[in-house]
Amino acid sequence: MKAHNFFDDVYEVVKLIPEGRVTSYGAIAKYLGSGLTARMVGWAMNAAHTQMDVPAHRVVNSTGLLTGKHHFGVGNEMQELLEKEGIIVQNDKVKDFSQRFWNPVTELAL
DNA sequence: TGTTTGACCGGTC
DNA sequence: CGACCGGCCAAAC
Repeated sequence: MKAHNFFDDVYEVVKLIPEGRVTSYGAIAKYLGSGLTARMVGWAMNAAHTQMDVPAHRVVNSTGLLTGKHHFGVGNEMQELLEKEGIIVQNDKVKDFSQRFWNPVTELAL
């Protein structure tokens, strides 16, 4: 059995993101830390949204910008999902990103 | 097997 | 503020 696949680690963290919260690719990468980089998180998410039930819409880049919204659906599906969870999204960016930011390193480390 | 790319990040110009 | 570069690692071609 393959214990720790790259994607699995990312999936777990993303699934642990509470509603109304978002995190960044770099944060996940830093949390997993062991040889993971922000790009790998994005790569994993690409497979995630296609194959797995991973709330990738809760993952944005360091600026809170919905970088992956184009990958979600044709429309603003990603934004709508976030707003439905109580996250304010304006101009493809998460409103009060600092408040909404859920840092796995901090939250899970405690 | 080597090159290209990818939903990034931080720094620099 | 927009553009570019290096890093970091794995999948796709």
